[in-house]
Amino acid sequence: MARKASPSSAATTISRTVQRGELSTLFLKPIKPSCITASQHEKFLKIDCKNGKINTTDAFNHFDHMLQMQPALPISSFNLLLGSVAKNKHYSDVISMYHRIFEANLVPDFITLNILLNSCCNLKKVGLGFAVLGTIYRRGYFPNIVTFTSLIKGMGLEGKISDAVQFFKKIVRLGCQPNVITWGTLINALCRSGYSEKALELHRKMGSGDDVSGFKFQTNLVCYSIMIDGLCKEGSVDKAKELFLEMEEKRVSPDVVVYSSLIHGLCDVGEWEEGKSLFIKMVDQGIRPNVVTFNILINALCKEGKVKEASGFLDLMIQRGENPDIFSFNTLMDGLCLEGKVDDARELFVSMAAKGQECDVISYNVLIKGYCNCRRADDAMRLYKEMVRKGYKPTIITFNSLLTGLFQDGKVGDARDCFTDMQLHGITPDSCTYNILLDGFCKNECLAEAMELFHNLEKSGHDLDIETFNCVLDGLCKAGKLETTTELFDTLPLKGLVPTVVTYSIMIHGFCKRGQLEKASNMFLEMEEKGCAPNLVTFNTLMRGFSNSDRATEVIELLQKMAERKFLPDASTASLVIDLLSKDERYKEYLTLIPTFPIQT
DNA sequence: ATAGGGTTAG
Repeated sequence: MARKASPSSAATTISRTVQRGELSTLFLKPIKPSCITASQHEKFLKIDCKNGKINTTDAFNHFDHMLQMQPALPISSFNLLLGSVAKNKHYSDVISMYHRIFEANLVPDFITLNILLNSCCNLKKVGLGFAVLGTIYRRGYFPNIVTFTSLIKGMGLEGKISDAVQFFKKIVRLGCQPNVITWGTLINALCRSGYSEKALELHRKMGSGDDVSGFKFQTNLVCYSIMIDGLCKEGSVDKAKELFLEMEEKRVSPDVVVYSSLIHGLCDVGEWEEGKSLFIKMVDQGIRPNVVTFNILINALCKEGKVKEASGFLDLMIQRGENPDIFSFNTLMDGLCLEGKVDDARELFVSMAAKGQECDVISYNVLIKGYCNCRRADDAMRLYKEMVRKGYKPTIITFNSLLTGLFQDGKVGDARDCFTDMQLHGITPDSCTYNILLDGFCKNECLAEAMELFHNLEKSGHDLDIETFNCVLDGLCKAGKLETTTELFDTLPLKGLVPTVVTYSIMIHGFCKRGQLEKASNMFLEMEEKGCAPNLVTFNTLMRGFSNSDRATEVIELLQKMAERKFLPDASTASLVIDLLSKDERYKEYLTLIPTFPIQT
């Protein structure tokens, strides 16, 4: 990458750029394709591509030049480059490079096509993947197990699980033997779609020689790690632990990935102590925790509200020679934001650059949400403008956070602008966005605007979920339009929607507000009949309704019911009881009837 | 030269 020295005036620019981690961009941009020598290509392909990390600008510069070279380079050189771009997960770049190879009249070979097919599948475009399979046959090639494994992965990513399983069974008839990687891909597809138990079942069958037996491979470490992770993510940590023991029996030694997955699973179900002892066990067994392991621990601590301990782990990892990465910083920043220390988070954000760590969209999203939660929507907007100025592409999460924050601060006009801006950025609103808008309009005295949006959504055939209806029902209730609310509520079954505890609580609140306590009570009974369990909010709402009408008997009855169901009263329950008692001397006689929480068992 | 596993944001 040697280049003639820039004029000295550029020195400060360079040092600033170095700080921002953009050194490679600075040096690469001025290089015209014609400046790249054959030996530079050779080095790039044989060393940089093989080692993995290459940057996109770099790759495209070489690619552009390689296309123009005369005599043409062999296709295998392009395969090296494309393979490396694919390894860096820049799958759409692979596809556009393929098209340009094609246009340049170079002939892709079987490997090129396999890389292309794999990229299509990773982009969740299995249809395109099959089109490439067609090309493979047309060109007289035969797909191999790599081809088929990629297709299975694609089907898994698209959520087409039964297709993936069916396809796996067909591979033999198509002239290929699945191997352990194909098997791993299949069970990973199952696990990622919430069928970890099914994956486990297949695993057992394979061990006992049933219908999936007869393969010439054995489950290995990676397959175990896939299942352990999948089971953990479904909350079946006990089954994951069984598999972990099974590995020991089968003499498959767990590695850092298996340990990290299990530690993650334990932390997620609150078994923090067990997670910690597993961490100690892995260190004892000489398995080095890596950056991912530390990130999992840091995240667990942050979510527990122990940010101080979490940053302790950050220091520990640095001490052990593991470099914190973008995950570590983003996680810690989020932890700080959860504690309301958004200024500290911002400070950490600023310090990242000095530590040579470039931030990403998620860093911005974390901070923007942090500001919004502190009701500092202005600061959030400032940060948003900064990210756009610096060339980071905001995501739907950015906009959903901003919208939430703006509405919370009552800045309806800014929220409208933000929504427009979102569409200008080419981002399609999702159901979350619509719920934020509906809720935001309702809570800021713009019911008409909310209803207009709602009706437009219905007309344009959007699949509205129960949460959307909850926003609208709540808005209508709070605006006193109880009749419209009831009518809308009654249409839910026709739309195939099942009211949730939130829906019922909204309705109960609406009836209580109007003093229609019998209707509120009936709604309470109805939800119980339909198998929807009331929660603390439901109880508080209904009790508040009765209390406002001085109907202490019903309040006490509900308190008893709450106690029977082992609900612990919260501040709202307590203030309700106090209000009731302070209203009238008569109510004091009820005092003995009020259950003492928590009820002894 | 191409295929499988663990971490962050609503």
